[in-house]
Amino acid sequence: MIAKVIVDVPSSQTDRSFDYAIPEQWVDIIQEGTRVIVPFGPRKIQGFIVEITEESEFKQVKPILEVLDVIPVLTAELIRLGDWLSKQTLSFKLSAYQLMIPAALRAKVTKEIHLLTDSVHLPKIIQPLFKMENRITWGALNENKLVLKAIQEAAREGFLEIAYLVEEKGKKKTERFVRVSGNRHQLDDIPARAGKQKELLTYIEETKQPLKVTSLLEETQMTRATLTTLIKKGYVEEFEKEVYRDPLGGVEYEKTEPLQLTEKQSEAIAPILDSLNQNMHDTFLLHGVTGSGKTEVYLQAIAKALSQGREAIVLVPEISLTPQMVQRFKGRFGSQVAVFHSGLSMGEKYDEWRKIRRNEVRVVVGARSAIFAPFTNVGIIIIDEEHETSYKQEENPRYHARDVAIWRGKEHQCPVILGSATPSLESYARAIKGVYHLLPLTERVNNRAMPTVNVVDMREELRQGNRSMFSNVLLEQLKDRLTKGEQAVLFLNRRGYSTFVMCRDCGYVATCDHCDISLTYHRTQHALKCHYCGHEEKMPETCSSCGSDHIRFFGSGTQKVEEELTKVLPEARVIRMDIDTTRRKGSHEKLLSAFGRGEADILLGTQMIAKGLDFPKITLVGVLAADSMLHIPDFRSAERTFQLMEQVSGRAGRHDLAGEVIIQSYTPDHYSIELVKAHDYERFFQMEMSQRKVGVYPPYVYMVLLNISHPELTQVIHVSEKIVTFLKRELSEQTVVLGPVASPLARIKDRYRYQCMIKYRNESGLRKTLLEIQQHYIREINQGQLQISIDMQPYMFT
DNA sequence: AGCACGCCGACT
DNA sequence: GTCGGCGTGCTC
Repeated sequence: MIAKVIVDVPSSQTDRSFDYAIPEQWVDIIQEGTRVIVPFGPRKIQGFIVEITEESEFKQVKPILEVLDVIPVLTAELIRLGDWLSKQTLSFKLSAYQLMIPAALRAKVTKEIHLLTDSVHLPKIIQPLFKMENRITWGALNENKLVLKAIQEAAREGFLEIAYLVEEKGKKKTERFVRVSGNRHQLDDIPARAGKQKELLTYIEETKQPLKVTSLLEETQMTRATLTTLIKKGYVEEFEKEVYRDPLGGVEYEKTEPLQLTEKQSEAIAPILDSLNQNMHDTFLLHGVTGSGKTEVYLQAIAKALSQGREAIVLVPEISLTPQMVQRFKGRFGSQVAVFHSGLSMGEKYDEWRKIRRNEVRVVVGARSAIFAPFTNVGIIIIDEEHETSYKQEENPRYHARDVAIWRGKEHQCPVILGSATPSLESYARAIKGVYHLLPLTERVNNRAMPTVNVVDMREELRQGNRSMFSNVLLEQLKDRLTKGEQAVLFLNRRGYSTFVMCRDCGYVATCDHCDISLTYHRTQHALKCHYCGHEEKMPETCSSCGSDHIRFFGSGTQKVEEELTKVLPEARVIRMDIDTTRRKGSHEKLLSAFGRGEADILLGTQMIAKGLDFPKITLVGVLAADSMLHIPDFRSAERTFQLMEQVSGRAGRHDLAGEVIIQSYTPDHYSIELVKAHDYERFFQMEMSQRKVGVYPPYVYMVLLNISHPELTQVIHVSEKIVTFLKRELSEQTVVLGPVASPLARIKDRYRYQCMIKYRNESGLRKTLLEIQQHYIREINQGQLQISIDMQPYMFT
């Protein structure tokens, strides 16, 4: 039998399967989706079996050397999905499969040099290496040319062997347990003086279950010696058992029962239940305003799927994967839930993944990559906050979780639910066209009112002489909440507003030497940092351009807002949440729970506080600079602004107290800000669609972004122009090819970047054309100078 | 990605 | 004459 194997070599020349003979003892045992180790040229590497066939076209096939899995890591469905995904995203099949397995299982190869004879036969220069040991790792060498050459020579003569070791990174965690041994015995056999032994044995017998050694000794206050004697005498036996790490630290979740659905919720869930009952695929867009009870709809739809013996996948944006969120699912479905988030260690992720693969859990809640959960009988897929851009992966394979969800939904003939208060234009347009099934959920539970929104014109404030970053209204409201003992959230969108350093005399702005971007001032280290390449330098005393000492930082970072805030409201207790204060693991939760306990009056933060925040005492939300996002060069900037404003507004007045929102803006009349007042998504959708139509943007067209980079500017321009010419020639008349133009970030890490854009409706030969480009430049790409990245349906234009 | 094969310049 | 540079092509 022959196994077709995708080998662990990420290059376009090896992006296909290779045939290997299945050793006799494995025939009929190993299945597709298993990881194996195979010989590949002179080395040993890892690979995935994607197909098993009777025969090979090759005269000579080498045998598989090792089989790594008892249960295949990829299901038949995932093998097909990976194939589809690699085609969709123009990435290697290998990369697609690696995406689907936990990092702990990804191949790691180490090279070792084994001494085969006495070291006296070796060239003198490498003899010292083998003084003590007869095997050394490749990493232990200093990569000296003469040394390498000597080793190569010795290996050719057979004195040394260069061995490739494929390691598994993931280690199963085991713990020692004891239980009563099978052979019957009498307690009386133990001499009376051995009271401790008797006591311990009795305890073990009475428990009737295997006991963890560490906890047994702790509970009984016995020593290890007593237990060892019992084991020696054969009364109890000790064994190792594989255990799962506990990422939730043994937290018990209080069981919750399904809530009575409101009329609107029942209406929304009915078509989903129909789809489940009929075992049919359909994509639903659940358009539910904040506080409309979307989650309860999810929970009950999941319960239905589980009752049919099927499984559920729930995606949430990483940032809202908070303990509160997890609690809702664990509370309803208990230990049937596996959770994936970036805070888990590699081992913990591996454990969660294995629970799924072994059918020990039936619900998975996680960020983007949880969409690849290796379930075999999926009954429902839910994507919460479907408009979030974090569902698109910004590195190869550049896939969108929504597309994968729909692919799997078709495969399993199950419903896919996209939920959002502010759906993406793409999804809403599809829902209106009838491609998706629209489920409106427009009322808040308990008929709670939407927060009132007040847009403040900051130009007017300036005219009236208010030069601070707080409008008079906002300041008054903040004072009001302080006296009432209520809480406020201040939101600062840092994007495009970072603290840059400028000379007041000549206007010089400190920029990174390797990237075309201004450096950001970090107060804690009193240093300037590049947010793209990590370059760091100390804050200059004088301007490097004119020598003036009038150099200082500008812009409104959260740190600066905090400073100002303490000046105008010295009595307010402020918690600041941004990248700086939440870098340490767990500090995010710590700050939030402190705020929840009322240890502060004002929560000041960036992006990360826009979601999931749900505290009863928050009655005021302030947005300091609503338009900071509006002016970035991205056709989705208005959409993002509206979504963010709605999202942030949703933080206020979620409980009994009414909420108020103050949005400060320099362009208060822009529809993306104006329409937040009425929370009018419909109207926003209409306005934005007409803009997209005029500009020829999605959802009216599909897009491809090509990013070309090279250390030499002339080369980038040259290649980019050739590519554009080629595209214009190959693609159809109606397709628009734009560029080449310098990327918004024209240089990163000393590489110049150009881009070109393709807008198309129908382009059957597109994939082929793009592959041809990659193929044509393969030499330059392999040499490491040129890079061409292709992003189908891009979300980032930097 | 690695590694071998192979074809042209500067050296014992 | 050879050693070694790295361009080209292969890995079942």
